[in-house]
Amino acid sequence: MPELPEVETVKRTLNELVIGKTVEHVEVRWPRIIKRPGDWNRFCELLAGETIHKVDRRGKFLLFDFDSKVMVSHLRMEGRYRLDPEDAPVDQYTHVIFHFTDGTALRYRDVRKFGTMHLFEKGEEWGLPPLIKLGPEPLSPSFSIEGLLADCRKTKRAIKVLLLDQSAVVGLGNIYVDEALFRARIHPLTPACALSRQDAARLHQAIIDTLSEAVRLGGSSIRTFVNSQGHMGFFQQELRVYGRPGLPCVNCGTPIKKIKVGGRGTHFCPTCQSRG
DNA sequence: AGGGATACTCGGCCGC
DNA sequence: TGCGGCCGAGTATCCC
Repeated sequence: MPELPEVETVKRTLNELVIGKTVEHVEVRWPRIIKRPGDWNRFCELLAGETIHKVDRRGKFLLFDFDSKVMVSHLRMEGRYRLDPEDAPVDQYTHVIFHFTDGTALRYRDVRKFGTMHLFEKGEEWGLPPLIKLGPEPLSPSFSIEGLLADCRKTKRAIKVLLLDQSAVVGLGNIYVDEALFRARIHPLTPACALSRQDAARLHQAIIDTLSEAVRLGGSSIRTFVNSQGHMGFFQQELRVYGRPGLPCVNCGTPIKKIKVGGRGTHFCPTCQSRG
C-alpha cells in the first residue's frame, strides 16, 4: 500500500523514465479509474499531443505536469506505473495506457482497480478535490510542532484516526502511522486533544524520522510494492510494530498487540505506548 | 455549521 | 473444492 515513501520513490523513478515523452493517444480499459473529467473519452482527447515535463508528488498523489494540463494520480492500494515497449504483452490488470510517440507506453496496472486519475487545466488542481484540503508536507518546513498541536487540540478523535485523514499532515497511511506512534511512544487510541506539547513535539519528530528514513531506503515492500523500475524497497526490514503482532517489542520485549482503530488494523506496544 | 461516522469502490485471500 | 467475508485510501453522503 503506497504511502509517502513509496509514492516519492515512484515519483523519482518516473522522472527517470517519462520526461519529454509526448502522448500519441491514451487507452482507457477501465473507465471508472478516470474521475475527472466525468467523460473519460474527454480525458483521452485532452491528453493527446501533450508532453510530460515533470512528475511531482503531493502527499500520496502523483502529479504529472503536461504542457497545459496536470494529471493527478493516486495509486491507492496496489496501483503501479511501468514504462513498456508497445509490443510487450498487456495483462488483465492494466487499466490505462499512455501511448507515446516514440514507441513506448506508460502503463497503469492496478489489481484492485482502486486507483484514481483526475485531469485539470494547469493551476486549477489546487482549488479542487482531491488536493484542496490536504495538510502540510511532513518533510517540508510547513509541517510544524505548533501546527500539529493546534490540529490535535481541535478534535477528540483518536490520534491515529487524525493522522490517517491527511488534514493535519499528509503522506501517512496505516503502516507509517503505527511506526511513527511507536517511535513517539504514543498509544494509537489517545484522544488527539489529550496530547501535550511534548507529545506533539515527539510525534512531529517521529513522523519526520520515520518517513525520511523510509524514503532513503526506497519505501517498504509490503505485499507487492516495487517502484516503476521494478525494484523493491528495504524499509520493511526496519518496521518495529507493523506486521509484528505477538512478536517481542524491540525496546522492551512485551508482545506487540494488534487492535482495531477507526476500522484499521493497528499495531502497538502496550508497555512503551501505555496510555497516560 | 461542521465534526464524525458510514457507504462505496474492488478482487485477492483467508478461514471454514 | 466452494464461498462468504475481510481488508483498505479517500471521497461522497448522511446524520446529529
